[in-house]
Amino acid sequence: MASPSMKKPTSDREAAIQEVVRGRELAARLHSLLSVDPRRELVHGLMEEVSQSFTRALSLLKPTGISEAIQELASMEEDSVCSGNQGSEASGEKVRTSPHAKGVHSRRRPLQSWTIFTSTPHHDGHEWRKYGQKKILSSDFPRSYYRCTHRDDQGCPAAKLVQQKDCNDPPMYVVTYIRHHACKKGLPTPQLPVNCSPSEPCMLSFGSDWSGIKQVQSLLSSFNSTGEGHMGDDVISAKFDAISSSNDPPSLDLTTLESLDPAGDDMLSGMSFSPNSDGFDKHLLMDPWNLGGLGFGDDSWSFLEV
DNA sequence: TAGATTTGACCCCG
DNA sequence: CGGGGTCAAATCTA
Repeated sequence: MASPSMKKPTSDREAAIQEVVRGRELAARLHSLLSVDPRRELVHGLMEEVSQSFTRALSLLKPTGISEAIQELASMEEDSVCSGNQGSEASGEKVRTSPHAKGVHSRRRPLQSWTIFTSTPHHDGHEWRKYGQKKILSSDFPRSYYRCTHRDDQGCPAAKLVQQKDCNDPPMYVVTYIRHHACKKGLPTPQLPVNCSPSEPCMLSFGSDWSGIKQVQSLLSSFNSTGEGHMGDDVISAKFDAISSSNDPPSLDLTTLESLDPAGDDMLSGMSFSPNSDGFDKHLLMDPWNLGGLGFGDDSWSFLEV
């Protein structure tokens, strides 16, 4: 990750982390509030607090500390994981025999994948069919394997992996999407996690081939050129397909981001991009408060996980 | 009864 | 050699 020389003073970093943690707690409260009472005036104060909290955190961490903070947050979340909660696989295992060799196909995650951190891993506009669950050594929670319901009838190759990361209310999940949908049914999938929550920032993580970053870059460019406030699924897919062949790490044009923000500087204050050579910094931190004008939905996309 | 989920077995890859 | 990803029979559910 970031080198030691990039670190900010510990006090600043701790303060920033506390702010982010507080922001997340407020966001969780807001989320539960919104689920029972959608009146805006009721939650407006909370929303403002969340926004300010994250903005303060980002300003403390910029320009080099965001990745470190996220990593630290992740480790804090690991620490807060409830002990003894092992999901459903810990008890009563049945013995069954299988006469044939199985699990022969693609064994390792393909490059065309991206990861999100969300409290609602099951509602992304597509129909999924669970085909497996595994206890993962490095996690206290089992990992669930899903593929598109239309895999058989339409040959849709899309799949996703869902893994719970904590016991919070609501619990957060790491969702890794693999490959694009080829099916026609259902709502547009978040080929990019464009459905950021208005109450939480979202962080995107991508495969090692930079294709995900290219998606974002291209996506933002398309916004910039069209001036439209809504991203169509076909636009996203087309853009991705057009750029996915290149292997060159892209650069994120911050002037593009800036021009996207009708309010001026808030967008840049809410976004950070760290194209370092190591994997951890290949992600994009977005503040949905400031991205809301771009037509992001109101799902519960949240922090990135690597 | 059809479709979805559960779960142990299997096997490739690092 | 072990972990992770997948398969498919058994089971569940609407």
